[in-house]
Amino acid sequence: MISRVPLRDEVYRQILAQLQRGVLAPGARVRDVSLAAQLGVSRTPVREALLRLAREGVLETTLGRGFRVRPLDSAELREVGTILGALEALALRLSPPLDQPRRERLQQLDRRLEQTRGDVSTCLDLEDEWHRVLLEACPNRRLLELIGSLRQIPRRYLAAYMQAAGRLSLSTLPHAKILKALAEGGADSGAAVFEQQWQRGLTELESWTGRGPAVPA
Amino acid sequence: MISRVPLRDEVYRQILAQLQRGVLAPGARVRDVSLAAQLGVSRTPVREALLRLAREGVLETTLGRGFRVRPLDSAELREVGTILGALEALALRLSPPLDQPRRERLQQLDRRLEQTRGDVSTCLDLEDEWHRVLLEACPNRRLLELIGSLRQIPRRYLAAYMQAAGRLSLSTLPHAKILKALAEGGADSGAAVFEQQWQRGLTELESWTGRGPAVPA
DNA sequence: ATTTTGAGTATTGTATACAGGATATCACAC
DNA sequence: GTGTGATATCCTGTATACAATACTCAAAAT
Repeated sequence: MISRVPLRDEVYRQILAQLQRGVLAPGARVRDVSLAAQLGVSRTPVREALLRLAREGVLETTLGRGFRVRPLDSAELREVGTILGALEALALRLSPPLDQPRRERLQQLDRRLEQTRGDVSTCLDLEDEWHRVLLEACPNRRLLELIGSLRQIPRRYLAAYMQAAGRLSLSTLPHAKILKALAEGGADSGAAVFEQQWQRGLTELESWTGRGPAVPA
Repeated sequence: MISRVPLRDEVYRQILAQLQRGVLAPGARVRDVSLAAQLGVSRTPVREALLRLAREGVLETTLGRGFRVRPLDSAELREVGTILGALEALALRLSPPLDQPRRERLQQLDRRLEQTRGDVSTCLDLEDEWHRVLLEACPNRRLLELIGSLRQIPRRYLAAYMQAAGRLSLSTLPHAKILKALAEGGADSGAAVFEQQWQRGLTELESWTGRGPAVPA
């Protein structure tokens, strides 16, 4: 099966990777022409990718002033985090019970997460993967897609937090709590704990950023 | 204050209006060049608007084959409806108590809804507006935005349902139930009833479409 | 010294051009 | 009549071009 993919999608992935690696820092201006040159394509697919990222909330755009990486703003994090907490809890409630193979994959991911030190990007990839595996059996594809696109937002905040606060790894404790609740209380109980862990995480990040923008302009 | 708006946004609104009026029927192919001619702009902003609609799920796109209006598929309706039920319930829980002026605006909308007969588009506009007013006090702007973009999906199904099944108006009974629960039981109770009404509505539409695609290809 | 202003440059938003692939048409074979 | 293949047209995806707006920075004015 040969796969062809629109250039705009490939460009989207590349830009997203740069954002996640921090090459494009919050607040930085994003010029389509330089990205196009760097990626060796024309401005058109680049702009299509940028418009998509803007709609997803990672970039912001002002008419005539192009794109910039949206500055971190703890209010935004709380807004998106609240939404994600509800949606991921919903996905969990809609999922069939966690079977043994998937449980083992989750535990395997947690082990790798515990061994990773100092590599922010890898940590976040593992964290994303953990969530993906936990929810992948949910039959509501549309919901999973929505969750996937929203998760980009907290990811940026976590990255900034880990780098700035010198945290070298992510705790796997929330994961364990969720799995425990799932095993003992079923989907509803797991979903409740899931949402609760989201709130806890939000509070932790907010206590770090304090009030106002996490990264001053 | 003179307001300038990107062409792509204006084009987006125009195309959406055509979709809502049924000028662009489900399954129909959408050619950017003819839309561009019709609107008197170039293909570029039209394509930007179409890509956005595709990401929002109203259109679908295959590489090299352009855009088409996504055929109605009752599975999609259930997926999006479940998400919207959860999100609108969440928005309600996050909102301050409904004050009297807003309650009156809602009742006013319901009266207009009851008087409207046979004009599907007006009915749906009023229904959208009712939801918007109910939730507008929710402080989570991001959530409201997401709800707004998702609501386009069920709107298409409602339109098809009303036209095909010869329903001339929408019932305001669900609205009344929600307001009653809100008044008597507070936000949580209202949210629960909200979600329940969503499920009821989904079931009603599904019993009409039966299994499988609502509109055969 | 600070603010204003204006020419020049850079960059955006939109329009147009181009190339390759997809669809349609029609002739011909079976 | 149905199926197959060549060819011609159309359309999409991408690249490039253009015009208008926003930024830069230095010189003038307050």
